[in-house]
Amino acid sequence: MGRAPCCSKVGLHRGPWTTREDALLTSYIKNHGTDNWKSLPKRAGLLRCGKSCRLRWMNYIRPDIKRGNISPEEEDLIVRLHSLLGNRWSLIAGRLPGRTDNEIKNYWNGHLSKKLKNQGLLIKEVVTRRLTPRDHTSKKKKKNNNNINNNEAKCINIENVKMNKIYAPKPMRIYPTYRNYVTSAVTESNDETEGTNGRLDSGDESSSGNYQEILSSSDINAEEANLLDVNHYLGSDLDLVNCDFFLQDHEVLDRVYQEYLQLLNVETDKEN
DNA sequence: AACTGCTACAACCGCCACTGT
DNA sequence: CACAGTGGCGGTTGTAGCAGT
Repeated sequence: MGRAPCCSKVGLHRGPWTTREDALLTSYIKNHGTDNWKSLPKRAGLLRCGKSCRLRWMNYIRPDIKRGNISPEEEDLIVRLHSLLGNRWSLIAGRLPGRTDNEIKNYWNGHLSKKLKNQGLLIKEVVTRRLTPRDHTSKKKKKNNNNINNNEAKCINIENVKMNKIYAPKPMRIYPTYRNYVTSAVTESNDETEGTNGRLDSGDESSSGNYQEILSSSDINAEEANLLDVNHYLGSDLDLVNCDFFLQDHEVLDRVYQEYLQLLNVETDKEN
């Protein structure tokens, strides 16, 4: 791998993890938890950076991880969630117990996108937008054609987007005022919120009671409340203020909400 | 057997949001 | 308010392994 090591990673191990490293990491986390990734490798006796340890743990070592054999039901759910959320792999993974964002991302890029394209179901890759556009000019150009899907996607004219409408909410965080309503509601009813970055536990329906009470006692109007409800269940973090896509098109909102309800039904059926 | 092309996926990178000081 | 540290995310890359020639 020919990249220059970033920041202070000089002298650290890179590349594939050995079984010994896995064992060290597993042993340390079992005994001490994952409270500080930065200092973890040193304390665990690993010559790796914290990021690398975190990635290894989150994607491969964690005991609750399912690997491989993505079922047709899971595949269907991935496709549907992707049509709703775009390339927000962590959110999609959050709806698939035991699956990681990296696995779903790889599965999509290496398998599903091609399959859908062959079936004529995917015309345009969904490109999620960040709050502040990244500067891509410094990125290295790709050398080979392995990622032709991405390159093709960038070249596709918007006029070609006809066969399959893809609703791609902006990957934004909830506007602070609204987030306060939501997080307080979720926290009151369930201590197992995701806990980081103010994001919500996407799958928890038990909190909807308090959540609705807070909404009803607030000055949020029905339209915004409806949208918040979608955000709440999807675990999304749409920006209500800037999300023209929703607020300017009631039909789109209805469709997204209906699709969301269908997703819930799919999951309920699976649980039963 | 040697070479080439392709695929899958583990791992890395840079960026960004959040939090604490 | 500004800044630094940290965790998390999505995009990208390198390589092992396989199939075809």
